Amino acid sequence: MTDKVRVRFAPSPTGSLHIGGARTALFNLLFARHSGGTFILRIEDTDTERSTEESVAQIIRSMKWLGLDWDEGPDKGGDYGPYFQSQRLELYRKEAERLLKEGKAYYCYCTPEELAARREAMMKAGKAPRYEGLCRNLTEEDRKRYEAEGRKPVIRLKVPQEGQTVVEDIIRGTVVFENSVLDDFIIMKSNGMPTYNFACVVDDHAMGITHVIRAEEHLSNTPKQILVYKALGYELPKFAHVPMILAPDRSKLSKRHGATSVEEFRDQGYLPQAIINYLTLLGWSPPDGEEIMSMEKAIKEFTLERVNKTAAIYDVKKLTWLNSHYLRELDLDYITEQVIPFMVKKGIITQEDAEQNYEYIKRVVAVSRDRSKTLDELADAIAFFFKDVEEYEEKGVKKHFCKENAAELLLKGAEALEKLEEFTHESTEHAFRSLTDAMGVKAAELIHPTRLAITGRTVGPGLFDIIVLLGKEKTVSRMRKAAEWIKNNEKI
RNA sequence: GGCCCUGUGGUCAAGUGGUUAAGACACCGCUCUUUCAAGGCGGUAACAGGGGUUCGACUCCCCUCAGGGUCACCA
Repeated sequence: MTDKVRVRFAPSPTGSLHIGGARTALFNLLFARHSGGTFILRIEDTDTERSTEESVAQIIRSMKWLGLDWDEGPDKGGDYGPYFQSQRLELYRKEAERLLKEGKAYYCYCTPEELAARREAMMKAGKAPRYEGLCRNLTEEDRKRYEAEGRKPVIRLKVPQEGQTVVEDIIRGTVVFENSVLDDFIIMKSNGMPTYNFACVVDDHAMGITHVIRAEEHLSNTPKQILVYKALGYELPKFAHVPMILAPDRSKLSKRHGATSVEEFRDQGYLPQAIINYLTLLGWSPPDGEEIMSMEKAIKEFTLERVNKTAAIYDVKKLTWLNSHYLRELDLDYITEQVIPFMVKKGIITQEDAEQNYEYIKRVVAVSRDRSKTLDELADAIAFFFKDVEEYEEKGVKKHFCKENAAELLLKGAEALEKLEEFTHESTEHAFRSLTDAMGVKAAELIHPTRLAITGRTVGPGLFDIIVLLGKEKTVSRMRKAAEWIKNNEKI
C-alpha cells in the first residue's frame, strides 16, 4: 500500500443526491485533488428494499452535472472494483466467515420480532435498548434446533464489554466511547447481505481508502466500525467527520424545506458553479477570506484542518447571490446555452428557434443577464424579445401611461424612430433626445412609457439596447399599439 | 432516555490568552443612472448563561441551558 491519498464518496441509492451529500462528495474531491490523490465513487446498495436503479442514475447525473468527477467508480471502472456493494457480496461473506472461524463473530437466531419485543421491554424498564448477547454462546444443539425451526441466522460481532474505543478525528480531535454502551451488532443480515457498518469497513480496506471523510451523523457509528477493523486485523484509515447541513429551522434537511436535491436546484435555474461555490463555503473557509472561488482555487487551498465543527444552516439567499454573480460573469455562450432549455420549456421559443436564432438570443442574453438571479428568471425576463406584449404592468400604467401626453409622446417617438435610416443605439437615443428637447420635456418622460410599451414592464435593460435588438418594426408597432391602448382606456 | 458532537450578528464565517471581535449574504441609507440590477460609499447587528484558572479570557477547565447526531436485519 502506498501513501497516496484515496478517498471515497459512498452514497446509498435510496433517493436523490441532496446538497448535504453533494457537499460531502465535494469535500472528498477537494481533498483528493489537493493532495494528488484518488476520488472514488462507491454505491452502497446493500439495502435491497430501498435501493433503486433510478436513484443510482440520479446520483450519477447530479454529480456529473455539478462537475464532481470521480476517478474510480461506476462508468469509470478502476482496479478496486466492482464499485457497487451488491456486486461484492462474496468478499463480505468471506470476511464474515473468517470472523466466525476466529470466534470473533457468531450466528444469532433471534427473529426481528423477538428483538423488537425485547427492545421495547428494555425501553419501558428505562434501560438502554441493547442486544444482550443471547446467542453469543449457542451450543451445536441449539443451533441445530433453530435451523430445524427454519430460522435464518444473522451474524453478530462479539463486542468487548470492557474498555474504550477511541476515534481520532481530524476535524473533531479525540473522541472516546465506552465499549459498554455498544452491543453485539449485526454484520451480516439473514438475507446474506452485509450491514452498513460491516460492508463499509471491508470495502474501505479492500479499496485502500486512506481517509474516511463523511458527514457527522456517522461519528457515532465509527467506534463500531473501528471494532470491525480490529477484529478483521485491518489498519485504521484516518477519519474526518464534516458538520451537517441543516434546514433554516435548524432541523435535518427534508422535503418540507423546499428544494434540497441537486436536481431541484438545477431545475430552478441555479448554475453548478454557484452551487459548488456555495457548498465550498459551507463548513469551510479559505485562508484569505475571498469567497468567490472556482473549484480550481478551492482545490488549491482546501485542507481538512480548516473545516469547522459546527453544523451549518443553508441559506438560499447567499446561493442566489452567487448564482447571479456567475450568471453575469461566466462565458456568454455558456450562459446562453444554459438558458435556452428554460426558454423552450416555458414556450417562449422552440428548439428550432433556438438553433436558427442563436446569435440573436445571445445578444439578448448579453444585455439582460445582469439583472436576473437564476436562469429561470432570465428566461422570463427576456421573453418579450420573442413574444408580443400581452399586458402592461399595472403600476407602470399608473406611473407612465396615465400622463396627459403619454400617447402623444409614444406616437411622436414612434414616428421619429421610423424615419431613421440607421438604427443603432446612438441614432435611436439621439432621435429620442432631440424629440424631447424640441418638445421641452425630459427624456425620461418618453423613455419610461416606451419601455412599458415595448416590454410590458417598468424594469429591464437600457432602453436603447432593447430598441435596437427588438428592431425598428416591432418597436414602432408596439409603441403605436400602446398609444392606442392608452386612448381606449382613457375613455373607460 | 443513554452516549456523542456543537454553541461568535438573522445566515455563512475569521479568530487558537492581550483585537476598535474581520469579511460575505441579507437588511437599511447614500451615490451612480432612462428604469431595474450591478458597482461605489456608509450603517444596524454577535462571543448562550453561570462559575472557575489567569495580571488578563471569545479563546483553557467545570456546570447549566440550547441545538444537532446516534442508539435498526437503513445507510
